[in-house]
Amino acid sequence: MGTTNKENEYSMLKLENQLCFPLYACSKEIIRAYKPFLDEIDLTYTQYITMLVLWEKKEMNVKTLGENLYLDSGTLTPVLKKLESKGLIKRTRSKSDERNLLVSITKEGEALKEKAKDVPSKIGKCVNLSKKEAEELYRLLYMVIENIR
Amino acid sequence: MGTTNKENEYSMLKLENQLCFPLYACSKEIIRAYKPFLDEIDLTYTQYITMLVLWEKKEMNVKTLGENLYLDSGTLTPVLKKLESKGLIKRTRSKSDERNLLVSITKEGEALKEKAKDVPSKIGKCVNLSKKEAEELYRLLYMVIENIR
DNA sequence: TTTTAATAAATTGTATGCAAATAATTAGTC
DNA sequence: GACTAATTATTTGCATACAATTTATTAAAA
Repeated sequence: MGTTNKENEYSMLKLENQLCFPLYACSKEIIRAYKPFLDEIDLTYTQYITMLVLWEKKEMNVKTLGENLYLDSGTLTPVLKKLESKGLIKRTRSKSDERNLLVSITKEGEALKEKAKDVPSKIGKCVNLSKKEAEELYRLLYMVIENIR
Repeated sequence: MGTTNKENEYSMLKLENQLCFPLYACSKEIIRAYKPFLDEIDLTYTQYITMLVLWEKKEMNVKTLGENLYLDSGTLTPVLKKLESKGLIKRTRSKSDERNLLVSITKEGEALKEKAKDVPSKIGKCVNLSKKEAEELYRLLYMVIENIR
């Protein structure tokens, strides 16, 4: 009752008791799981999620892209230069506002979509959650993201 | 029925439909949430989770530490050198097997535990999940980690 | 309109994170 | 015991990530 001991006082300071750790570990493990599939289409994980957005939206400035991916221009600039050097995207300054860099997908970039088509289902097999579990996980993750921000 | 369209064929290739992305984003956001609290005790996130293990286990070789943290020696070596330069840990080769580097906590490292004591509850407030939700998230994350490995 | 403030990318500096190669040590095999 | 595995860290190279600064451009204010 009125007694506290070191066990209780510090028990939260255990790796296993911190939600952050499985989140961090799980994120890294799932990115590692993507690697063999992404190697086949010569994309890194960051390049892949960038292409995911562009396959859907076709054109976007760096700022909006960063808001979609939760990445800043310091991270995106080198990624986008790399994707451009591979011929998958084009980088052009906006005519109406030269501060904006417009990132748009090329024909080669569009073509890659076909090769990337099966990646999600392959990963789904690795993750191996039921539809219900996946939805619950998805819901909880976005809840945490919302709460933190 | 017999008709397929591009919408369905590629619908999984949307950022919002991939479980990996909220995982990746949530992990980064939660690490970002730690930053102000960890700044107060002058630790980076990686240094912090390393200290978590050492506060509990006192001494450990690099390999075992890496298994606990899901990190390899290429990542850990510079982190451990940094922690040693701060006086929080000691690095010594094992007498019985010189291949092993024993990482052990110092008095200063022990003392830091007191200052780190309240970090988990502060983060808990930011994450703001119910006990039930946190347990469910925890369970699902470890399930994914198990399934992937 | 000149000045100031705000915005968008790029750059710089620091810290990860991982694969692959290397070095040092120990264990196993002949 | 000499030779070959295997094991453990370290190093190297590449790719993020992010804070802070800088540069270029546009918007707003005086």
